[in-house]
Amino acid sequence: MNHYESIYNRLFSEYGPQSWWPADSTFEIMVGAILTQNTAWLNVERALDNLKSEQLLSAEALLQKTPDQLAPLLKPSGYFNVKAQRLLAFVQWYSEEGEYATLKSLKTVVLRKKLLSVKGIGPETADDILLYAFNRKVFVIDAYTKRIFSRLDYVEKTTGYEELRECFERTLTLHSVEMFNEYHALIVKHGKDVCKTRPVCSCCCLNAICPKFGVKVD
DNA sequence: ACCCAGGGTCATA
DNA sequence: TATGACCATGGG
Repeated sequence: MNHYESIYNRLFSEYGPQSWWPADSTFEIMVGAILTQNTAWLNVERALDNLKSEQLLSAEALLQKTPDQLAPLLKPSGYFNVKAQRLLAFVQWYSEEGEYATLKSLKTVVLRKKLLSVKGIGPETADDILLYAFNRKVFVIDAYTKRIFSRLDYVEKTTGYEELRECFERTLTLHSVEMFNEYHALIVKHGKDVCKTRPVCSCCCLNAICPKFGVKVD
């Protein structure tokens, strides 16, 4: 058992299954992935509720709106002007590509490249969509993941997104897409659950000794 | 009052 | 390629 599997097992035994992504539809997953960029999930839920109450959780409905009409609804999720444009840019692309039915037949590498070509969709958002909306076996790297694995000295602090993603995917290659799904969700859960103390917490993802993992870092 | 959240783009060097 | 500025609300 390697470090990557070991951390997964500890997280899973600590928190159990997370059943991600929290949403009622695949389209809502994709919208949520954009809205949650550098934003607390609670605020994203408020924006999603606004969209739901206006019946706007479909490509067709969103395409009837302008950024100025959308922005007020996205207000609670922050960066509302930016996100209104990003959401519309994504939806226009999504619609042009034939939505889910057409996109699902593309190979993962091709679909990933297409997602990244949309303005406002970066590596993490693309991988959220690939893993949680299209059930592709890609590993999502977020700030928590980098923090935990660099502070445990499993990777260099300067390790970039793609490089770290390949570390996970190479190491966990025999595991399932369900495991990738669960793993990222558990990392986020751990971040929410433990890393609340300001300015720094005493768990493994920041410094000192983690009460959960019992591993000395830094 | 300060820090940060389930990031990404753009300008600058 | 690598930083820095910028986007902005709401909770701890």
